[in-house]
Amino acid sequence: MKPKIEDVAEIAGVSPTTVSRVLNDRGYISQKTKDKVYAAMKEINYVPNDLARSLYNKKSNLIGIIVPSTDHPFFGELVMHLENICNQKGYKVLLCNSLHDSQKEQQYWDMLQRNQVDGVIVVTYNRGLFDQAQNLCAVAVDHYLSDYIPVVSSDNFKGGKLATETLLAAGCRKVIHINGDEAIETPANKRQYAYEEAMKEAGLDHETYHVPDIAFLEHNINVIKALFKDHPDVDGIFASDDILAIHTLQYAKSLGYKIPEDLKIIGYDGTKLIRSIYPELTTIVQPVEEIAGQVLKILFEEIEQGKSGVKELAVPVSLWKGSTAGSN
Amino acid sequence: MKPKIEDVAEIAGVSPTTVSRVLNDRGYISQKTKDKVYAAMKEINYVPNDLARSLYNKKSNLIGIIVPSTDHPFFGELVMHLENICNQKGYKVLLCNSLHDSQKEQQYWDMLQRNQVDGVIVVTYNRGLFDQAQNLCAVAVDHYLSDYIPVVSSDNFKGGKLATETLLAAGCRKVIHINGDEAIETPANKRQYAYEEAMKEAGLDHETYHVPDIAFLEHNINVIKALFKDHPDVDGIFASDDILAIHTLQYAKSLGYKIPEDLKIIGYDGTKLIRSIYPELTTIVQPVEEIAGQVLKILFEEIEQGKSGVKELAVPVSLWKGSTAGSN
DNA sequence: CTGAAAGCGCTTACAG
DNA sequence: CTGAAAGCGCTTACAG
Repeated sequence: MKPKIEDVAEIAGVSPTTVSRVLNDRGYISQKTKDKVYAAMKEINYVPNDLARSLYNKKSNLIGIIVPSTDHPFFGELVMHLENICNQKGYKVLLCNSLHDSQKEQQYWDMLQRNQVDGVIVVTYNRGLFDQAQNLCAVAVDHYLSDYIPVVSSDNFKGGKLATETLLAAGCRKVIHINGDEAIETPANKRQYAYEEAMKEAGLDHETYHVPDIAFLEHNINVIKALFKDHPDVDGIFASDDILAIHTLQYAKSLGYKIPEDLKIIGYDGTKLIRSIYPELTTIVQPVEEIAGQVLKILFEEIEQGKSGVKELAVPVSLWKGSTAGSN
Repeated sequence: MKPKIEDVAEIAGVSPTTVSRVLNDRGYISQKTKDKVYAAMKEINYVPNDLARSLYNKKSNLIGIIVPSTDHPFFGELVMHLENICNQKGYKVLLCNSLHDSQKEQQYWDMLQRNQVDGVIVVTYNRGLFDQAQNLCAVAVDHYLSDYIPVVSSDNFKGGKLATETLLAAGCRKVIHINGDEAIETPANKRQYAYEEAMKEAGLDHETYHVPDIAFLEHNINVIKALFKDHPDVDGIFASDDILAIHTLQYAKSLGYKIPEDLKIIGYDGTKLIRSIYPELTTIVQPVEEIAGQVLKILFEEIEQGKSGVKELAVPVSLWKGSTAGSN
C-alpha cells in the first residue's frame, strides 16, 4: 500500500500533525524534527495525497479547459499556453475536447463541477448551458456564454477591418468574407461587421458565407465551392480561419485562379505553426500567448479575490505579411 | 456553501447512507425513497464531490498525459483522441506539456502521483526518470522509458523502409535522412535503421542528420542549411517529421531546387491537419487514432487487471501519395 | 515546539 | 429496505 502520513510519523517517531506541519512548512518545528521527518519520507518514498488535501482545503487547484479539439492549430497552441501558465501558478489542467457536441459540453461541465475545479476556461459554444452556473469561476475565449462570464478575444473588429482594408489596398473590388456559424452570436462575428463596414466605406457590396463548425476541416469545402460557383469574379477573400483560407486557396488554384494576381486571400489566427509552414499566407495574427495570459489573469483574480471587474477584453492583433494578398 | 450528501438526506428525510446508495444505485432501495432523494437533490442542486469519492475508493479515474507540446499537430491530434477515448471510458485527463524540459517532466510526474492518477501516458524523453516508478501504471508512445513501461509506436521500421523505397523507386540515388536527437534511443530510431538498410540493399551510401528536440520548429533550419551546404547534389530527403519535411521543402525551393524534379521529399506523421492543408506532401501516415486506442487498451488493462503482457507494439503505417516524391 | 481530536464529503461493511 | 459508525488521507484550531 502507498505510505501515508501516519507511516512517516511512526518511522520519524513524531505525530502525524508534525509531519503535516513539516510538509506544509507551517508553524515552528525544530530542525532536528524536520530532518527526522524528511529522512522518514525518503525512506518509505512518501508521496502526499493531493486528493485528501484538496478535500480538506476545499481548493483543488484544478482548472478545467473545454475546447472544440486540440487538433486544430489554434486550440492546440492556446491549450499549450494555458496549461503552461497554470502549471507555473501551481494549477493543474483537466482537458476536455467537446468536438462541437453540445451534449458532451454539458457532460464535461458537470464532470468539472464534480471534480471541484477552481475555475473553467471555455472555448466552445452553447450559450445558456452555463446560466445555471453563476457560482463557478469561468472565463470564455471568443464566446458569449452568459452575462456572468467574462470573454477574452483577439480584437476581432480591428482584425476584420485590417484584413478587409489590406485586400482593398491591394486593389480588390469584390471581396467576399467567410465566417463561422451565423446562428451563434460570438465576438468573432465582429470580424464580419468590420468587413461589412470597411466595404461600405469603400462604396462596395459585401457578402458573407458561413461554415458550420468552422474548426471541422470537412465542412469547409462545400461552402467554398458554393462561393466560387456563385461568384467566379471574386477578387478577394477574407477567411475567418487560416485552415479555411488555405482550403480556399487550394480550391481556387485548382480552378485556375492565380494567387495573388487573380485573387487575393487573407486568413485569421496566424498560429505559430501556420506561419512556420505556410508563411506565404497573409493573415491576421491572434497573439495566442497573450490571450492565454489575459484569460488566466482574469480567472485567477476571480478565484483568489472574487469576481474581477472585466466583462469583455480585446487583445490587439497584427498583420502577417505573406504573399497571398499581394505584396503591400 | 455547496450542498453535500447530508443536506440531501435531511431534505429527503433519510440517512446519508441511503442517499449514497441512491447515488450509486447500490443495494435495494424502494422507488418511493429514490424519488424523494432525487427530488431533494434537484431542489438544492446537489453535485457529488468526486474528490471525496476518489479518496475513499482509492481510484481517481484520472489519467495523466505528458506530451512535449499540444501545438505540434501530431501531439495535438494524439491528445484529442486519447482524451476522447478516456472520456468515453469514464476517465478524466490531466494534461502536461513538458516543452522538452526534463526538469518539468520530473515535476509533472511527481504532480501526477500526488494526484493519485490511475495511469500515465508518456510521450516524452527522459529514460531513467521513470525507473523508480514501477508501481504506477504507464504506457509510452514512441519512447523507451523503462523496462516496465510498454511502448506503442507506429511501425517505424516499415515506415522508414516504405519512405526510403518510395524515394528510390522514384529514381533517387542520393537520399539523405533527417531524424531527431540521436542521443536518445527511441523507437523512432528504427526509421533511420530501416533507411540505412534500404540504402545498403540498393548499394547506396547513407547519411543521417539529426535535429535536437525535433518538435521545436526553431531547431530545424540550421540542420537543413548544413545538409544542403554539405550535399548540394542530394536528390531525395526522408524527413522524420512533416513539419521538418515542409521546412526542408521551403528551403530547397528558396535555393532553386524544383520539387519533385530535382529533389524528392517525403515526411513522416501524416496528421489529418497536414494532409488537409498540405496534401502535396508525400508522407508516411501514422494512424493516430489507432495508436491512441492501443495505448489506452493496454493502459486500462494494466489498471483494471494488473500488468498487461505487452512490451512493445507497432501499429501499421501507410503511404500518403502527395507529389513531393514524384508520382508513383 | 508538539500532539490528540475533529472534520473535509463521501462509501461500505455491519446490524437490524 | 434502511441507519449508525468507521474510515479514505489529510489539515487545522485548540491545548499544552
